[in-house]
Amino acid sequence: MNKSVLNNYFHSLFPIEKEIVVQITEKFTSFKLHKNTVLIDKNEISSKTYFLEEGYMRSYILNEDNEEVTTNIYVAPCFVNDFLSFFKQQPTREIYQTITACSFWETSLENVQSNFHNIPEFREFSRLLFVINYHKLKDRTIEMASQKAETRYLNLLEQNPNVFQHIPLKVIASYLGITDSSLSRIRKDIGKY
Amino acid sequence: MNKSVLNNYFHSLFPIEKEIVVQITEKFTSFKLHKNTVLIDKNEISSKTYFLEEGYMRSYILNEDNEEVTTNIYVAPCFVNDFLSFFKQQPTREIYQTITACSFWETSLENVQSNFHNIPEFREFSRLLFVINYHKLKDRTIEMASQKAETRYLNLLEQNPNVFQHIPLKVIASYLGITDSSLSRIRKDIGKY
DNA sequence: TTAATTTCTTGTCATTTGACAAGTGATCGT
DNA sequence: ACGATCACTTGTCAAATGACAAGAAATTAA
Repeated sequence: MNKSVLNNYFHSLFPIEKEIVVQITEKFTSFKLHKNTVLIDKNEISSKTYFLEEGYMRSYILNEDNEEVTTNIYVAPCFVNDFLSFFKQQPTREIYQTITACSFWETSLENVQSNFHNIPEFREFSRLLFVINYHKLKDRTIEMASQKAETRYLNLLEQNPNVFQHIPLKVIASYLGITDSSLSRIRKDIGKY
Repeated sequence: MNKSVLNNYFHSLFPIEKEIVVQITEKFTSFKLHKNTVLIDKNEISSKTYFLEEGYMRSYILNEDNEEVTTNIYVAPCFVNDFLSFFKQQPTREIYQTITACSFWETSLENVQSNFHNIPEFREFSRLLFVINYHKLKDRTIEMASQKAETRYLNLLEQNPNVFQHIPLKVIASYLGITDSSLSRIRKDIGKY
């Protein structure tokens, strides 16, 4: 039950006193999942927020043709949260699934609400987390709209090379918005890694 | 100085008492801009949050080749905010510009902070606004990754037909991630509108 | 270990989209 | 009202990517 990774994550994002972080993370509990295991399933109403301490996971949706489209890739340490489902308490369209074995911390919506309204520093932290996530997503969208697949691949390779050692290429391909064959060809044309 | 549109916007998103909304919007002031006018410029640190009461605007970035890439389209009534610049107080990469004549309400970061920490309902509202914006952006990203340009065009046409009456097609094209000639061809192939 | 399954690569061909250039019509500023 | 600029369309051709299928390589399960 060593919460140092979790606690340090707060400090890394935001200047905040140790005692307050301890107070915030007090009610987090830990658990582990094997690889290829669903954390939040489609149509579920998410009632927990998760911190991924170790491992790799992804979220994806099923399109009209029932093909998997990877919507996000998660590399520890980071929070994993279906914002819409969690905060609006409505069913999610996405499936959140581990790719490698993962260890988590979780806490309930009630605890988040209590912290959000009672601890000013937690409010600031939550908002910052939103801002950062929004910004990452926006960067990805801009990339999708303005760069070709090869550039997107090279950017991911530069920013997150370790992803390629743990996540299947077909998952990465759908995250990049291309087919696995196209990704394979792009990799052939470049010198791979 | 009629704040009814602004006040109603709060009620439309969130069940909240009239008195509290009045308290929140008390320190908002109004102003107008002509068409094609910059609201927030690149490299600026945004110190205001804006509510677009009437009009159409967009945000865009300049890519490596100095081409404009439209990052968002704003249709009144809605909040307009560079989250990253406003909440982290750092320079923005984006340019926010009116497309038609626009009328706004604005308030300062100090007021937002004060409301955020003193009015629980405002906190909930702010978070909901984030959730909604995040969700919209995510939908757009998924669309970019998984659907072809024609489908994206048809979706926009269905969800926001009025956009096509006020916003130049070349702006819409770059928002959809295609060139203006491609959009023109897509429109020719379909029966337009 | 072996068989089954999944992942990755590659081939062929079609489709989508971009690059560039030209022309037309609309809009803007003076 | 004028010329200048801008927005949109269209043509031609090239490049990027997808669809489908087959096979190799890796992983998984019994």
